[in-house]
Amino acid sequence: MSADGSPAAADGTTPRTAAGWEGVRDRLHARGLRWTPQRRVLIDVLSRSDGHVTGAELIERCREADPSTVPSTVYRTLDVLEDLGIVRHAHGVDGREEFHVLPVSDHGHLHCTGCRQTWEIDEGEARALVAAMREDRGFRVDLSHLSVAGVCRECAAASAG
Amino acid sequence: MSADGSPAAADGTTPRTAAGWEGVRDRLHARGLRWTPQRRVLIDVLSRSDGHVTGAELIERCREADPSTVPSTVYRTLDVLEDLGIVRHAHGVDGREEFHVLPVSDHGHLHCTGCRQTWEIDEGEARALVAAMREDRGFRVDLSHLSVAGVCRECAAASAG
DNA sequence: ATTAATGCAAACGGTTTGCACTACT
DNA sequence: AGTAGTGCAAACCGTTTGCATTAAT
Repeated sequence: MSADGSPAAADGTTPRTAAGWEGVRDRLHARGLRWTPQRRVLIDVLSRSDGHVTGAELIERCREADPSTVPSTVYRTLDVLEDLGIVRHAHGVDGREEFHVLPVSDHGHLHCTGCRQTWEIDEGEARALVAAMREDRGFRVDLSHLSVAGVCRECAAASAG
Repeated sequence: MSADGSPAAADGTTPRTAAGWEGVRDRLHARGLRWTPQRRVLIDVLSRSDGHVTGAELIERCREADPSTVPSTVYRTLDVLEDLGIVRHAHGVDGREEFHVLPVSDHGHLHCTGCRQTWEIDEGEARALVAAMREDRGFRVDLSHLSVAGVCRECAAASAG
């Protein structure tokens, strides 16, 4: 149980983020909110997830740890965590909710329509677009909602023969 | 009835696109597909729409012309039209299907989370991003699936006081 | 003892489907 | 006549909600 506050990751799975998960419990308490087994499971799943997951995926993964997991609880907890600034959500190319965890730095997403893989677009990569939108239109881009689809190198190569 | 083949837009609403809509009927016939009243209504609605609409919006607008419009027919016709290359669909920030008509040039979408307005991003504006993705990652961006959210000038000003 | 959080089950909204029927060609 | 297209109604999927119950504080 790495999200619990206990030593964490003695099993070899390195904790993705040094700080953050241990404090969740306290941050909940600080707001008069509660630390429940269901929340522990979700936090644990989130701490293992690598960037972005759909709501449905999270539910599925929680069920692996606790088969009695129920959607409403997961979504409600995600809401709370979003309030705490611990997760953020956007919408993927297929239109499903996509949560990303611990948005240390804002970033967008790059989706390959071939292999369905996803990568992150950081501030540096998006700088030109952000600047252009700002200058041309006075539009402030929210990087965490930037979604770009296309074909990745591998898929392009594969389809080219 | 502007999509019908008849003179069109005698009422003052200028036809958005000179070519394209008149030929739909023929293009359908050329494939052994049929020209039905329901399709005429949808085509008519599309011919009046300015760029991008959700499926639900299209249904609503079709119902204005023909209250007996039914969702399945609309979606099925949109499928056919997409096959013909007459519409394209992507997903908006809120995750709903978003159709854009006659994609003469590929373009992405800019969504304001304040006023919910949408603008188009053309190739020129996206060039830097497209180039960066291509160079850094070998990723070919599909402009028609580019979705950028943020706050427009007006909303930024409004919220700033 | 409070009252936040849960589980259930039902509702939601947009979209998709199976099927018998209609109507374009 | 033949088959593409329709309308209906029900199913779908991910998500949200109301409500009585449970359990963290």
